[in-house]
Amino acid sequence: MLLRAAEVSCAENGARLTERRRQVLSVLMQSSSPLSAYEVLDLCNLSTTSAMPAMSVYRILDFLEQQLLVHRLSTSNKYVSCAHIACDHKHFQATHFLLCEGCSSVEEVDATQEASDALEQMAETVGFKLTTQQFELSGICTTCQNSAGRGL
Amino acid sequence: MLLRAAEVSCAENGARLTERRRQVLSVLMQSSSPLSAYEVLDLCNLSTTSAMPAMSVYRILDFLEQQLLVHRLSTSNKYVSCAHIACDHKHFQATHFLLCEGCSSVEEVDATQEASDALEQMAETVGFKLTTQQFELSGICTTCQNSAGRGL
DNA sequence: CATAATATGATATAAAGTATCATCTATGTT
DNA sequence: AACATAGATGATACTTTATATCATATTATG
Ligand SMILES: [Zn+2]
Ligand SMILES: [Zn+2]
Ligand SMILES: [Zn+2]
Ligand SMILES: [Zn+2]
Repeated sequence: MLLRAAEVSCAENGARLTERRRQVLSVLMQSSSPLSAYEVLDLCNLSTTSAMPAMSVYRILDFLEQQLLVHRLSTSNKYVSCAHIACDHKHFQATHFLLCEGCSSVEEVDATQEASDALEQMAETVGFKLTTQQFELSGICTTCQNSAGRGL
Repeated sequence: MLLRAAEVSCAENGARLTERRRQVLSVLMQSSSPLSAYEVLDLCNLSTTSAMPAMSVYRILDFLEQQLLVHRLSTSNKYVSCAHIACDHKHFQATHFLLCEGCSSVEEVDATQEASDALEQMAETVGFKLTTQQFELSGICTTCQNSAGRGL
């Protein structure tokens, strides 16, 4: 199970996946689209009796982000669970996110060498040396392309 | 003068560059780094006697953005004046922004064909069809690279 | 158990952004 | 000039988002 894998992943870093953290991560994993901190909060408070304060959500999201269990989308200030919690995938190279304008779904993809090179090159021409790159690209996913094509 | 060019540019779209709008644009043009809406507000209210309400700043920033006189950086929720107000440059292709982590300066550059192609290709492999692309790339500008190298 | 380190709760406050309606100003018409 | 209209700004209130701070609880460790 995904949560179990996340727990192991945390343990490897000497961190704990507590109940609250598990709850937040779970909410994100069950969402098909990115969620804001307050959206996460509301969803958490649907399921539990003891209401979680906003402060906790922010803290926990920071924690989960550090553990690479969730990613933060800076263009929208929202969070998504990592697509590679269960698998052995590591975030070696840059990670990009494809955001569907139709259904708000997100796809996490690794940067291709070509894309990284081309961007590095582009920056180079004005003397910039790139450090981090994480792109959030807007577009239309396969599903939405098909539905649109059939007039749905 | 830049403001004059901006005025002409507005007029071509049947819009007016009013005093308030000129004030906001002027603040952004004088800044070497991107400014948040409230930073713009504060700077505006330094120079004038009649305080501008926050609402106006948001409205005016929206207006200036539509006129392509300023650009909004979605990763930081800040604004920069367009680098091409005076020249005849048009925003034909995608525009990217290089953000220096050292001095917070911004460089507005046109997308290269190679970069656009590589990203499009990358998205293609998972069935995504990209729509807009405006990237905000972090890095180190020439000036900061040099100062760092000399231990300054 | 005692202690320290982590994690969470609770409360208050700050910052950012929006809604709404009133007022003013430019522009064009009679 | 008087009027009507659209566009722009002022003013106020409010919502949403995010942070600061200190108290309490939980967990690990000797
Ligand atoms: Zn990931
Ligand atoms: Zn879709
Ligand atoms: Zn521009
Ligand atoms: Zn620099």
